[in-house]
Amino acid sequence: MQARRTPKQNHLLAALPAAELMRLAPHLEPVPLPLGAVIYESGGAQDHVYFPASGIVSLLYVMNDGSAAEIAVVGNEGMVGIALFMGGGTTPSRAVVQSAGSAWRLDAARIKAEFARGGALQRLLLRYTQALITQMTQTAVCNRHHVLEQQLCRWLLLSLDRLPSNRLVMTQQLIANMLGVRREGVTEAAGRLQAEGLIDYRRGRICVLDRAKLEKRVCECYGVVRRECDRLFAPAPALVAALAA
Amino acid sequence: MQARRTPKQNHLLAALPAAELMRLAPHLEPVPLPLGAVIYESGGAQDHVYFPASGIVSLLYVMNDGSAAEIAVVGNEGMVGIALFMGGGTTPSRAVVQSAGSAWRLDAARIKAEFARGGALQRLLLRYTQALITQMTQTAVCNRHHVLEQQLCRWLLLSLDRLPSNRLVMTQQLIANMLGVRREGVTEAAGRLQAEGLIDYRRGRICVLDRAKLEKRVCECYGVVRRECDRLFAPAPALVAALAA
DNA sequence: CGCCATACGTGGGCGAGCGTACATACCGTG
DNA sequence: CACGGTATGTACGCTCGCCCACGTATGGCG
Repeated sequence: MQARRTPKQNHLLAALPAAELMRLAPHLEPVPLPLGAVIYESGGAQDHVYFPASGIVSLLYVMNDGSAAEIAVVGNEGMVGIALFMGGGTTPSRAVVQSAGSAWRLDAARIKAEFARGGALQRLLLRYTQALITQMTQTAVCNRHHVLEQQLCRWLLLSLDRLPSNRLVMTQQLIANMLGVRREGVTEAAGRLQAEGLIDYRRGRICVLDRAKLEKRVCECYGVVRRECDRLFAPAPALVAALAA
Repeated sequence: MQARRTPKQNHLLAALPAAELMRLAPHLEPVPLPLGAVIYESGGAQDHVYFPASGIVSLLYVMNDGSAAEIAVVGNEGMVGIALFMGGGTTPSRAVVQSAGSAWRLDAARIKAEFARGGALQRLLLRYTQALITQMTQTAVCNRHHVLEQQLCRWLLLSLDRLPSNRLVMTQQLIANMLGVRREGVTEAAGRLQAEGLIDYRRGRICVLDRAKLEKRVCECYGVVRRECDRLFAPAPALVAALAA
């Protein structure tokens, strides 16, 4: 599926000028992202940042009573560990691998130093952070106003955007944990989607059959996040003009 | 109440080294924050950042159907307009003055230039952004898991922390808009709090009578945000040691 | 090929919050 | 000091999602 492992599988790294990527490359360490692995614990020290090449990482807040809620998801469009360059060093949330894959990681000292140089990497990381903020914002709005089925559609689409195929390996129980709802609620909503031919659900394997219909069914939150990402990472107008010429 | 208008009323500006504040001072323009004023519209260009000296600004997401949800609040501990230095230039949310006050504002070009210098201001702004992210995260969690009364307590405490007295001018309708719930729900919850002597509610004027009881009633979300702010803006360990000596 | 742990499906009762509708109380204004 | 607009209190039926308790089936393993 993937020709060779290269940092360019991650969109942030791929967007770096060649010179910056070359400076970083010797320090980028490939690591696996096994399903279920906890990358950061809530409040725990973060000693590396991770640039996923494949797979999905969920940022979860775990409450005192043990129940959880997903705050955002990160795939190869982004990075896990923004607290390191934001200055806090840690966050009150947990990062868990939701879909297995691999990542390139960089140690804390290195990312801080590179960020402090103030070049293209800093610019990219800050923009990515803003995109992440939009995702968190929409999660809050969606939790308040939208029904479970719409949230499920949003979750499926966000996951699909970060995976190479239209299949995902995920039980309804795990989806329920992410969304912070009951498993039965997911069963019902997924049942409706399946009955209408949008997805095919078979014992922990979901296959999205009709993405267009899914996009019609989802709430506005998905589109807002998607468009904001596109806007923030669109090539600069100057560059567009240059290419057009 | 306030001796004289000085940028130091804003905690971020007050935390700057004297030299940096002096460089900024000539460009800081005092502006009023009248109740209800819209500082930024969703998706609209942001041409200044605002450092509140007093009052409260709410960050709201407004949905297609017109209903809204508060994402975070900003008082004199923070700043409005992070998208300017984060690079996006705008956000898909609206900033509205929830409690009248005043602010110091800085034009877009200046804040970008100062941020790019990479000094104490950059460090402070990034940490503040992380604190804001925590607030947004907890809003999402709270929306998902906690009942209206707890959310009301959280909202009251967050507001109280940003005001000089224990009184706030706010109708139940406006609180309902912020929380994204019905006015009647707020009436009921506030009625219970009033019956138990935690607050005194009189036609758009709330007086918090027993803050300690309010803190017992609130969900964990408030404490998480509060502690994370304290942690992010605590004096550096080296400084603490120096002061202790 | 049969077992059984795991994943999925279903149902009843319940509480929170919504939509709607209307009653009451306050307070500034003329 | 009467008036009217605004703010607050109350009520009822409804829906969504929760808690709880089962029933069913799939697919990997021995």
